[in-house]
Amino acid sequence: MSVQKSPSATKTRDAERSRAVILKAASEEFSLFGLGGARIDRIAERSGLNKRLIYYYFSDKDQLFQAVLEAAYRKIRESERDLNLEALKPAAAIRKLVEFTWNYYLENPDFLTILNSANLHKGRHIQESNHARALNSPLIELLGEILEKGRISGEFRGGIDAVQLYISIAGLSYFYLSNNSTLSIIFGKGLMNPKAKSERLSHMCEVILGYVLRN
Amino acid sequence: MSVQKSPSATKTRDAERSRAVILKAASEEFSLFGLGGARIDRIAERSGLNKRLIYYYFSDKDQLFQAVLEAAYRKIRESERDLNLEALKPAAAIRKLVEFTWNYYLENPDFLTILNSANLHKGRHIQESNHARALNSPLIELLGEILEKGRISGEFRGGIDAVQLYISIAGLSYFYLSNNSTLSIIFGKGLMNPKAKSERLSHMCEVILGYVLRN
Amino acid sequence: MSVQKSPSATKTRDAERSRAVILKAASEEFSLFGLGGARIDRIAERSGLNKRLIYYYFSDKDQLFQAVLEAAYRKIRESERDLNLEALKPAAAIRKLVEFTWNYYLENPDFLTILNSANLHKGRHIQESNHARALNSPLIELLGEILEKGRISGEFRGGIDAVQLYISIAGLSYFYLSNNSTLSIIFGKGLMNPKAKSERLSHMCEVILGYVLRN
Amino acid sequence: MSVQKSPSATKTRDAERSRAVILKAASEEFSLFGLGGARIDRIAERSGLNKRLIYYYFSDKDQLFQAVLEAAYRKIRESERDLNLEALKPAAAIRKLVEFTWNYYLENPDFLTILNSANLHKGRHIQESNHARALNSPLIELLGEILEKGRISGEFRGGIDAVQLYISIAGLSYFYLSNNSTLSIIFGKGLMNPKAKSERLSHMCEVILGYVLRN
DNA sequence: TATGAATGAGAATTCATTCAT
DNA sequence: TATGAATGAATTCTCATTCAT
Repeated sequence: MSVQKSPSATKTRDAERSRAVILKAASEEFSLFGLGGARIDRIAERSGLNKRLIYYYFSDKDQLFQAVLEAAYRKIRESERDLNLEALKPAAAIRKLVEFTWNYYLENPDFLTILNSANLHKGRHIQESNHARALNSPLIELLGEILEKGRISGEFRGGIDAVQLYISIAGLSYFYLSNNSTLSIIFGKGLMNPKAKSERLSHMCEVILGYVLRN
Repeated sequence: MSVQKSPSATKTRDAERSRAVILKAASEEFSLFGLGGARIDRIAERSGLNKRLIYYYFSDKDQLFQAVLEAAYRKIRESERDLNLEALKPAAAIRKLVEFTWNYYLENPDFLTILNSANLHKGRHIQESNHARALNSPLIELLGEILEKGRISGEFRGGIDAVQLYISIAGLSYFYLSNNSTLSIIFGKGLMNPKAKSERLSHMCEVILGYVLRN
Repeated sequence: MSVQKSPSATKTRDAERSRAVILKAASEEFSLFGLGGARIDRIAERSGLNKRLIYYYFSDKDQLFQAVLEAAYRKIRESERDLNLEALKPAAAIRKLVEFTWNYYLENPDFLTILNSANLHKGRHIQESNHARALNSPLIELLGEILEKGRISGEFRGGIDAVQLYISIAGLSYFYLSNNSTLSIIFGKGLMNPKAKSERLSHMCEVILGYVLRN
Repeated sequence: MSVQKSPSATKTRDAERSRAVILKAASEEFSLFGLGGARIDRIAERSGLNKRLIYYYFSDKDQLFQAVLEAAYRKIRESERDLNLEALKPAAAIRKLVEFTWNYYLENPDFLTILNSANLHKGRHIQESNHARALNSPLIELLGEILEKGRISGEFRGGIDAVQLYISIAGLSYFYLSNNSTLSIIFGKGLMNPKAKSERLSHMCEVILGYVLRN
């Protein structure tokens, strides 16, 4: 067993690393400037690789954006899968989902801006994706089960739609974080300092639990 | 002798009309393509005016965007001012605010995308605005009073922060509408058909009222 | 004799003042940026008058430049006429001419850059001027007489051409002043401080007098 | 197997050739129209290369001008270095310097107009040059030695400053050539025909030698 | 005489993309 | 797989000039 990899293996691994490096650089760039404002030249610089290579791997700017978008979805879906909400009691599960959403957005700010760009373009990039199904959250079904379990136990009110709730949980975090710079200016106070963030999380938990809990 | 307009008034009115026409065209363009994707040429076409005139009145693309942003804020603030929430009972006032927010976003989709662009650029354009104060919502103070009135009457729970609630109400509509194209694809169902919209509005009212009402 | 001017007189005088103001502003602008770099807008600003008025009086940029050029020549020719060299002894007259040239260029730096621009354009503006004859220096003839007087008296060497000498006297000052910014950098010392200027003037007098004087 | 060029050498040489071709075209354009009047489009045409390439190599118009200016200085300095004045007797050396200056300006008319443009912009481009030191003439020191040698031998007068003399020699040629189009018009005679040029050179030699020689 | 509004032609610069190796 | 050179089509912005009053 030699430590020396076969040439082809090396090549392959380099290729994969290059792809990954480009994808990361592109994610940052798209996140900072949007699809229209992103520059292939800067992505090349950021990645330390040649601009031509970006075209070699991703064909053009739109397909690069699509790849970035898919990777972003894949990543959050993986995190969601790791949540293990099924092990928790209904109320605890809901709370954990709110906290997770908030923390994930906080730790992955690129995700928000990339979603924004994707929406600015009417979801064209998702639609053209071959992996579109994979983008659906594994949580929707699970959330439905949790709501049902809570309803049966009498804790939760009935008639709650899982998709609506999922969107609401996301929206409460999303709007605050995605728009924090203008909101901070308009309200004249920093929305991103630790105290403000902790208050926001408490508020959101109260809103969501205040809604799902029977009283 | 017509009542029409004095020559000087005409002149002034023409300039103002040109400014307004450009602003409207720019708002559409920025809304459709974002700041980075918007094209001055297209704004000129859209407005039916000479490209040069855009620079004559707005100096450059960024200042044009700033003007569009200011106008967008001014418009929603005016609508908010016309709401007359103070005349309503607390719960009705809250419900009306939720409905207003939803409807305003629905009827002014430009507002959402322009806000997104402003945030992509870290609020730079708002910060540089001379009218930044005017952007603050007149509703925040009023909302505080409504919450207090509801608390005293025993209807509402205590300890609700007006800014947090305002952001939450906005966020519930905003996320749904701003991201509707990707959400529709991911969830595999149209979020913008009449039934879906009416369901969303009901859900949001339940969430917010479920939260503020004592039980 | 009323202090009140007739309306037409007022108008005329205002018109003349406007023309003069524009001419001065244009002279500064052309001097600072050259013909190609000068901006009609800035000339309007500088003059405090409307841009349209510039066209009203001067038709276009080139004719404005021509007017500036003519005015510049007219001015130096007037100063030359005031010199009264004929009253001096030959050597003193030559020295005074050197000093006058130096001081005029020093006090009218616009003159140099405007001449440069005129030459960049191959003298086209002078050629098209109706007052081209007026541009010829009244000194050339006088300088010839001075040289002749000096030669006869034995002071001066013979065979000196007045035009050549005139050009040489101008050139010694012109090059130093017109190129002072690059020369200062290249030689690493300020050419425009009082000591440097006084040294230059001495040197030039020595060169010219060293040449014309028999020994 | 040809001695020709290795692939890498070819590449490099192409890039260098492109740079050189652009530089030459730019020099002509700047010379003809000044910095403000020069057009990047025309430089591209002149060079037969793509306009984009100009930006690829030189970033912008100002840096292109700076490169042209540096090249112009480098070229004249090289010619000066080849003069070998140190081999001549003092008076012959001075005469040769006058002749060289005259001929160099005659054969490189671009040099004069480019210097003019550089000065119009207050030497900004030289100041920002990294090679500013290299622009200093190697002749200044040598000229000082020549003057000293002549003084010791009794041929030359004492107290002559090398920088002043260098500037004077340059100025005598520069003014005549740089301003020849307006001077020709004003004096009503061609300054650039062979006879006029030969007379000018004689005159300048007489002026300079008449000054440096003891009598 | 004076001026604010408007414009077409152009100018610098940018950008995604391809070539050649 | 990797890269420096090259390009055509935009894109923002500028400028001299004219219109209308």
